[in-house]
Amino acid sequence: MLSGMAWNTDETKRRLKEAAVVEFAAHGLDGTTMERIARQAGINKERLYTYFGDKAQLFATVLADELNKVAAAVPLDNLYGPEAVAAYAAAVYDYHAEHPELTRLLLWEGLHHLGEVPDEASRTDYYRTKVAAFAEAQRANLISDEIPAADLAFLVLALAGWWYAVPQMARMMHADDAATPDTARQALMRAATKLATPKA
Amino acid sequence: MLSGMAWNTDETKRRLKEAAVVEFAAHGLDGTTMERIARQAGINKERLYTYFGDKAQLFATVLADELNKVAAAVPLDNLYGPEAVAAYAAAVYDYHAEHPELTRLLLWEGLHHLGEVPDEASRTDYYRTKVAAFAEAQRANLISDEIPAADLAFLVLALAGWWYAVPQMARMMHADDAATPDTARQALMRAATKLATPKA
DNA sequence: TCCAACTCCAACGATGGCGTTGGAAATTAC
DNA sequence: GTAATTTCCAACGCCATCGTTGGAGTTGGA
Repeated sequence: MLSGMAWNTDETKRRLKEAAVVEFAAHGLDGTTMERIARQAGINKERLYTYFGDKAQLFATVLADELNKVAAAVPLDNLYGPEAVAAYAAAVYDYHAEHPELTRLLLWEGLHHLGEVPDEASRTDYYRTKVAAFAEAQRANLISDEIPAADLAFLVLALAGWWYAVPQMARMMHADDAATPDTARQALMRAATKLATPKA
Repeated sequence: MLSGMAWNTDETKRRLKEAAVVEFAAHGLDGTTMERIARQAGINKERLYTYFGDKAQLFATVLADELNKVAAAVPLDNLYGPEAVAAYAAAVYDYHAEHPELTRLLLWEGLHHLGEVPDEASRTDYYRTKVAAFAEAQRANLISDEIPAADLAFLVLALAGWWYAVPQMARMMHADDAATPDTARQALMRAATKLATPKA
């Protein structure tokens, strides 16, 4: 900080977390160094420890923040039909396109924690509301009930998330033909629609 | 080695690679130590460097090996219809269930290499044969052509792979209800069938 | 003006892991 | 039997990173 400036704890924390998201998403828990996070934020490393605890705790904090953001940004109101499912899938896809950190953080986490995960209870609640929305739409005969609601919701997220999970595979499978994010998005929406459409 | 035993280079290499698969799959490139691989194999660390180069090269070697195995174990002959697509998805799912290392290695790799990937050319070939099989079935009107072949093949793999990519999500979404690998498999097959079934 | 509390940071100790080396044990060639 | 070659390993140098500490700068209240 420059001399003469007032302390600004919140801003310091925000800058540290911002830098932490970038570093953790890029390099994972093990590949990230506390020193790099601090340097990128222009703050001393020691602040990380006093504010957030050790590296694992910082990772958990950062991921929880990002999950809250996506929960707020991509609501799932009412699934009036297969098109709404497709729209939801596309919204998830778009959010990840604009915030590629989230998927990567989730994947790093999934690879690390074989058993329980931090904040498991509240996160379970969150996912269950999504599942409940699918179940409701199934009961109302608005979407197909061939696949159990939990599985259907999960697989819709799979369609949206797989592009970011294994980008190397996406690239190689679409080798020569024009593979823009836009055609991917279209394919995703068609697929989601098909999954949710009741059998004729 | 015990005294009196003959040298057995190939066996040494095999044991090292076997241990490397386990360690890399569990902890990733950064989380794995060469010393632990060697200890688990009961071989000296130095052998890793003379046989396989540095840690990154060892990782690439090990992943290439596993990809060859899955390519041999899960063929994709002819997609005579939507049921064949479902069967293929299930075969991929089953293979991963028995060899959970492969998905994890792929995910670690995807997170590390943002650009090119080792062995990119031959792997592209491999994926393209899969895509070609889907394209062929589409031309013969055996499966739906609403979704481009490359995307369809990719999304079928998404359905099969997502369970292993984000197991924490799978667990949380299926919180109370009985979520056995078997019900997941059924949901997966139904979903794959729906994706591949032509519009009525 | 002085003091207590808070915010910050440069520097440090300790540890752990990468990749190497010098040499011992086993094998092969002659 | 001996020299050359190959397989193996214990021990090492080196460097990066974790998490801490002692102290300096800043603020607000009495």
